[in-house]
Amino acid sequence: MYAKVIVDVPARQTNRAFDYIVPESLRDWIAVGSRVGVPFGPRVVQGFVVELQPDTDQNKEKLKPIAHALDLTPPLTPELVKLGRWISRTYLCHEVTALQAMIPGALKAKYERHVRVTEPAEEGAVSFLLPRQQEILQYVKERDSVELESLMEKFGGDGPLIRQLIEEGRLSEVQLIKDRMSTKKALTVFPPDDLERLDGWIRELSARAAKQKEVLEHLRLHPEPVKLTDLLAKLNISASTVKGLADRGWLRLEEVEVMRDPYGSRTFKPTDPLPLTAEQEKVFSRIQGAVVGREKRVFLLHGVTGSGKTEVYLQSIQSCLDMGREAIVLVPEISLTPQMVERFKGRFGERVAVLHSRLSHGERYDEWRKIMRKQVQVVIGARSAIFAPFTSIGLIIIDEEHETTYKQEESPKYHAREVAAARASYHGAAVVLGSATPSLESMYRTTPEAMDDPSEDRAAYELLSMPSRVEGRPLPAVQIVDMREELKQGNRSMFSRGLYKAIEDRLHKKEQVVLLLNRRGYATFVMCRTCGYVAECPHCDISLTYHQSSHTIRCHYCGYAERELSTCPECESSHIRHFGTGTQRVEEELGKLFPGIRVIRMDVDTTTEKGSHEKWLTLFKNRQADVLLGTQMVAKGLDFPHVTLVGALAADSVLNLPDFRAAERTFQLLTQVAGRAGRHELPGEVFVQTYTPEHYSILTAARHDYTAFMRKEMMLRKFHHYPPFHRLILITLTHEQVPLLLRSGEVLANRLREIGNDRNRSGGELEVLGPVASPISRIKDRYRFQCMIKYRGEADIAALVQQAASVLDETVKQQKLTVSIDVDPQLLM
DNA sequence: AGCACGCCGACT
DNA sequence: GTCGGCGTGCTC
Repeated sequence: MYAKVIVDVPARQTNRAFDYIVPESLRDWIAVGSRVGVPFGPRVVQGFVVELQPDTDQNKEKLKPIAHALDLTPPLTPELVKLGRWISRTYLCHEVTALQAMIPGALKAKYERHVRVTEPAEEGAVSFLLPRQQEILQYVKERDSVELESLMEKFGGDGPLIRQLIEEGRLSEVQLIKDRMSTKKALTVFPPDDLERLDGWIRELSARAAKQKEVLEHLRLHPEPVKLTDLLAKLNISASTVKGLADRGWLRLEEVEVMRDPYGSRTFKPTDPLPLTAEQEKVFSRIQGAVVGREKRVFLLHGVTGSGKTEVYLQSIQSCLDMGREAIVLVPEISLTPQMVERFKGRFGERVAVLHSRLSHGERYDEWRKIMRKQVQVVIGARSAIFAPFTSIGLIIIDEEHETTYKQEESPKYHAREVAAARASYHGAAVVLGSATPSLESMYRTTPEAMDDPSEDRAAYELLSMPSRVEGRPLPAVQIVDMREELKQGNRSMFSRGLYKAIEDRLHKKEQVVLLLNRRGYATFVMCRTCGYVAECPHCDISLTYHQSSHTIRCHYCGYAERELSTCPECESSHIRHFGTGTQRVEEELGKLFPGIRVIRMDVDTTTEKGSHEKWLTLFKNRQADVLLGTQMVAKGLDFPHVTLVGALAADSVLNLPDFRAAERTFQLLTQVAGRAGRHELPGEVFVQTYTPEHYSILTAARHDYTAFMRKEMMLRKFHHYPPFHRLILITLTHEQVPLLLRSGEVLANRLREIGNDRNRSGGELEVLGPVASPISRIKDRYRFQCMIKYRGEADIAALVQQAASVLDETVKQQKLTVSIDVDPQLLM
């Protein structure tokens, strides 16, 4: 038997399967999807089996056998192996990178080189050993085998001596492939097999051994294995008590593998399905029909904020589970709040696994294994949960489908929405994309126009909508405030008069306020008023942001920080001022304007600590704060009954970004944040502060008019050849020197244009833009240039582009140029 | 990506 | 005359 193996060497030359012999001894342990250790050149590397075949077309002489199988059961299903290939072709990454992305980080190979003393010491080649070398041999011998690196460290500076020992054959090298993470074990107490004997022992125990007696009596009543820690807590005894019993052989203590359950300490109140509104019912029955009928269909569920999408998801999942099939739910990382988890765990209890980045490596691994072992049927998680190793998927839900977090920014640069469609098509599953503000890409695919569009070769979506909030609650009234007008009236504060009054009013009424400001830190930039100097990051072309709490100015791209400036480094003037407003500044200002106000600030600076996110939200939920102030993380999915006022302090901050999706983002952000107000009995009110009150994204968001926004935006996109009408590929080149970048960029663009001309002659449409400096023109001392490709026609452009990019191969190798290709980019930075 | 093989400068 | 610099090329 032969296996095709993708090796863990992410390079172009090794980006293909290599053939190996499957040794007879490993045949039962190796299947498609297995992780294996294979000899590759002079070393052993990890690899994934992607195919098994009885014969090979390779020269059998040169084939080597697979060295080891790394898992008892393959971590990848054949479907995922196939998906990996599709991802690598579609998003242009090495196949192994795609496969690696599908398994938990805990299984990423860690290569260790160990040495052990060769036995028996070869007598022939005896040379005299230095005392130091004898010491080294002794050290290794005592430990059986020692990691080479730690040996080098221990005998610092004696590297050559160690090398000599290896060369002389006194030490032999062993290569190990280890997992990053091991399983967690817990001491577990087992009662004796013959329970009857317990009674005898209980009588036998002296009166002084009250605690031991208690343990035995407990086991008599509950004769099942119990975790030692649990037993100790329950009976309030010490470990030595149990140890004593174990020593006498009256019970067994063993290490048993346990699952880390991040939610283990919490109990979830079971909930029942809620009655559906007529709108919900209609949508639900359509989804249910598709799930039951095993239609592989993609639904776009457009439901306004507060229309009860989650309940529809829950009931759809229930019908999927009733079919004996599995469900995946994706939510943006930041809306994977305890509230959200609670709703799913409350409905499906133990059948749910939760995957998100805040879990530790080990916790993540354990949740993943629950899926592998079919202990759960529902997974809720962020983007990468789309790779949950289920084998019978019936439904995939992507909530807030317009969110950019579904596009991975690192390789593999996949979009979870497209991966979902690919998996659903394999399983005959339904996909539900839910949003109050669907992306234009998704909306387009519901239109008749898309169905006639030859370049839209992907499946059409079916539109479902829920235009009203549950219980007929109105959407909140939105007031647009022209901040230019405020300035004219002499109001130089960051709060318009209207918003100020409204906050005052809510404080008085003991209602709550959500404030959105899409910028963290204190001030957006630091400038000298005398000479105009602006503090910039020395490594990135971006201005530094003042952080008051730490008295530093920081780069939000590379993390560079320096002490705040008291004088200008250029002209030594002391007229250094902070301009623009960040969340820290707003927090301070609120304290000044409303003495005694309780503000919670949520941004990456206050939520990095594990559990802090949850902590702030709980505080706010318990009404221990009046204002929740934050960046976009306060805009998503939160549901607090006492929030009746929402303020977007600088609605145009996103609008002014150099990105063709800026208007769409603005509309989405405003709609989302406005949706936080008045979700329960109390009506809501929203203030949107802007310097461009006439912009259509702001006007339509204020009217809650998605359709109007979408029509206008579609028109513009069509006119400017942007998605969804054209598709994009972004190629970013980085290097330390601009001239080399410019030259390389030109070479690439010319090559691309040649390809474009060929295509355009044969009826396609392909434009090449650039090279131009990227919007962020330098990061970490590397300059960045980009070329953009806009195209229509069949989607197989990616391979052509990759081919074109190979004109830069020489420069990449010799000059350390980097080339990164992003298919369907979401951010153009 | 590693790692070995292979052809030209500063040392015993 | 050798040790070693890292350029080129391969890994089933």
